[in-house]
Amino acid sequence: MKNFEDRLREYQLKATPQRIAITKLLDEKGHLNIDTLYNLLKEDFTSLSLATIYKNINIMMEKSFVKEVKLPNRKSVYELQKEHHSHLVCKKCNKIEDIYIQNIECFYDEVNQKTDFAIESSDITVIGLCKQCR
Amino acid sequence: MKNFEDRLREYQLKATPQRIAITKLLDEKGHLNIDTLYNLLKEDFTSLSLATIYKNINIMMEKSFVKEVKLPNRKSVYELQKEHHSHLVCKKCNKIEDIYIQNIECFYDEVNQKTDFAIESSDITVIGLCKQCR
DNA sequence: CTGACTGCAAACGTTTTGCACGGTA
DNA sequence: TACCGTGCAAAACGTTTGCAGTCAG
Repeated sequence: MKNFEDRLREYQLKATPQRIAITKLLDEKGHLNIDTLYNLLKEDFTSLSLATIYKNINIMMEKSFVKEVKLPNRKSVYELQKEHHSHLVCKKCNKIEDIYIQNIECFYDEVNQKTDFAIESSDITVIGLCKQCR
Repeated sequence: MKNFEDRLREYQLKATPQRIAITKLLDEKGHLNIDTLYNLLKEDFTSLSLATIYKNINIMMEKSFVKEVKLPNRKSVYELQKEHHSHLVCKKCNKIEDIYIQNIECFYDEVNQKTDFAIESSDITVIGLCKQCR
């Protein structure tokens, strides 16, 4: 991956220190909710405003630089836009892993067979226990 | 399905007129958000309070009588608990259809093959265009 | 240099809470 | 009858907005 400044600019986003830091954190941690993002950034930007986080996450979503992930029984988390993938969520430790599934066709086939729905994309979350917690 | 009163009582929920009406609406319409539920119920219960809707939906979720469905770019909707299923969401008309997929194994197999994750359940939303809108 | 971004405070919409009253079991 | 549910109003919460000062390009 390019450096974060350039990556932001590619998406028509000015590379401010706050945005670079948000990008860096999302890249490192993978998935973060608003509060966690704010608290982590607060360490480096003592006068950071929550409004800045909201404004940035919103514009980053508009530009498809960041994506919201809605999960059952949990606040939304945000991730950097990347290749289409699904999520494994551990019930115990709350960790979220990405997984790139090749073989979605098999269940798309079933949808096509049963309905007249024109599939555009899918959003898959798998709940369970991760390697460490199982 | 049993009548709604009995169904509520089976889930340790007192069968008040408001709860029966919520149940009836969810059964008829399938998926409703809080506001729609409130506006529809308001027709029959002129003095209905929004707080009552919230309190009831919350307790119904605690008792697993109702389930929240989180969808991309949209307010949460609620549905009566039923057999595990997935959702087809039409981008154009916003309709939500249930679909019972048999063949999830094929992609569970892939998850098992790639990770050490112990799958418990999955949450699948398919976005696209419905029969009428395609 | 200009338009966009930031931080602050206020506003806003949504959800929850406390309380007095009424209804279910 | 006792307890739980309802409706109302107020409170709490999360998110957005407007504005003045600052910064990236």
